Amino acid sequence: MLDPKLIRNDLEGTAEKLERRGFKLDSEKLATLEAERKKLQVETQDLQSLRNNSAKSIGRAKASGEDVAPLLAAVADLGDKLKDVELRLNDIQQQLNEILMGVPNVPHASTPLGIDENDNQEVRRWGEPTELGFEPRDHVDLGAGLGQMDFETAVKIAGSRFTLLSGPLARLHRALTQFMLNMHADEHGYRETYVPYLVNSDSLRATGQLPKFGEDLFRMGDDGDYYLIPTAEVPVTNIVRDEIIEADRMPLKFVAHTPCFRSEAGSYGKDTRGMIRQHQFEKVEMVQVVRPADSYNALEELTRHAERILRELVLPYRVVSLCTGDLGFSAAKTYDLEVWLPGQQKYREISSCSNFEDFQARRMKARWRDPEAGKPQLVHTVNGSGLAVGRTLVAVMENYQNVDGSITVPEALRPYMGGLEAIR
RNA sequence: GGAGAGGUGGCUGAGUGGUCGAAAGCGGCGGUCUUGAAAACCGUUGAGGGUUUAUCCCCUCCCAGGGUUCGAAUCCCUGCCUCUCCGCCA
Repeated sequence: MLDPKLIRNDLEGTAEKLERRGFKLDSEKLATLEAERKKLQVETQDLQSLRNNSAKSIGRAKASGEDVAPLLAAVADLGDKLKDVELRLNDIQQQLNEILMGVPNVPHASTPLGIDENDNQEVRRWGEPTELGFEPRDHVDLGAGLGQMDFETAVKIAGSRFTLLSGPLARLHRALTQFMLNMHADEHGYRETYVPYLVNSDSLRATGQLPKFGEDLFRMGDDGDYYLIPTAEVPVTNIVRDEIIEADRMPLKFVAHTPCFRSEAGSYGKDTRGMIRQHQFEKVEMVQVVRPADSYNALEELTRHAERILRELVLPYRVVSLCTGDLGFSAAKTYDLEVWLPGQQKYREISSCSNFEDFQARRMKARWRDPEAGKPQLVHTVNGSGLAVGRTLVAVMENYQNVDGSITVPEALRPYMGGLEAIR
């Protein structure tokens, strides 16, 4: 959420910055509502003050045995007046809040200007696109050839956009998860966490999925206010919701492996082949809760942590800085990691690392005790995939394929595969 | 699922419808004493918001949302959560 103070003090400047990401802020409406809010709030508080004082005098008069009838008469209509103003104030505040909850984050100054993904900037590249020396097959053909990846049966069991893995390929999928978790927990200093896969709407509002993006989520039926998580970011970041963190505990670094569930409404016809875009996929997610001054360093660090996985697996990739127009709703700056897929002859997103600054923290009321400020201050949140497991499996399959259709197991994963050197 | 008890500041825990944002203790912070520390003693110590240059002042918050009342932490209703017993269960 935007700082409401920006609306009062720098409405035009904020509107201009939001325009960079293609968002039109209704400044006129906001200014009108804000003026009305101010007026009604002052009025409400005056009436409340009057009520408090009257009630106290009545109490005192009663205690000393005086006749309170005239005092009661004096405040006879106060209650109705107050209720009326309170209702109007409430209404205005709700309108303001509704608008604010729908406003995306302001892009950071270093986020490149642009309209869509074509304007994203390549920041660096690691490795060269894999040269196999034969016509590469994509993961779907490879998986089918091995008899270990079966979309038809997944359709029977659930529907489209699901995958069934079996045998060594299923184990490779698990090996990737363990490898990533161990790396971040043991070498990068993240605290491993196990979290709920169902969350309530408060949590989704806090990280920014609600109210705007409800159609991307799977919602549970009649049984309470539950949604399947679209990413571990939601349960993990919400650990600090409504908390005030002591300065010496900062930064907090969490890593979690969870399944993720996305309805993929609005992506009909996109990536329908294979396991690139699924309703259910596994992801290892890193989350950092940091001091505001440290958040951009934290973003660089966390991005490197995600890259480390690709390097250890020797998968060629590039890092892309998302432009203002391609930025996610809650992010101020985002690096995407794109891995080379020989089957598509393209770099494809495998991780997304973002700094949300205080956008999520404000919605979440996540604060820390800043010794400088003397008052609790909002934290910054930074997160990123480290990595999307399904897509990493695809990348391993396609980059490590052999001409006979077998797949060499990357060195780093062999300890997790019982020493297996190739999947055939 | 059934029956009962309960949700108060960082924690423990008082609170009769009327200066109660709330006693007391612990913890934290500052100080006195001390070479230093401990102990003891003294002081201080919740969050959010409005107005203001700032101080002051004012408002809201005792799980959440409604209600009763001139006045609610306290009374009533609904929801959520926790605990105990029984049942069921990986």
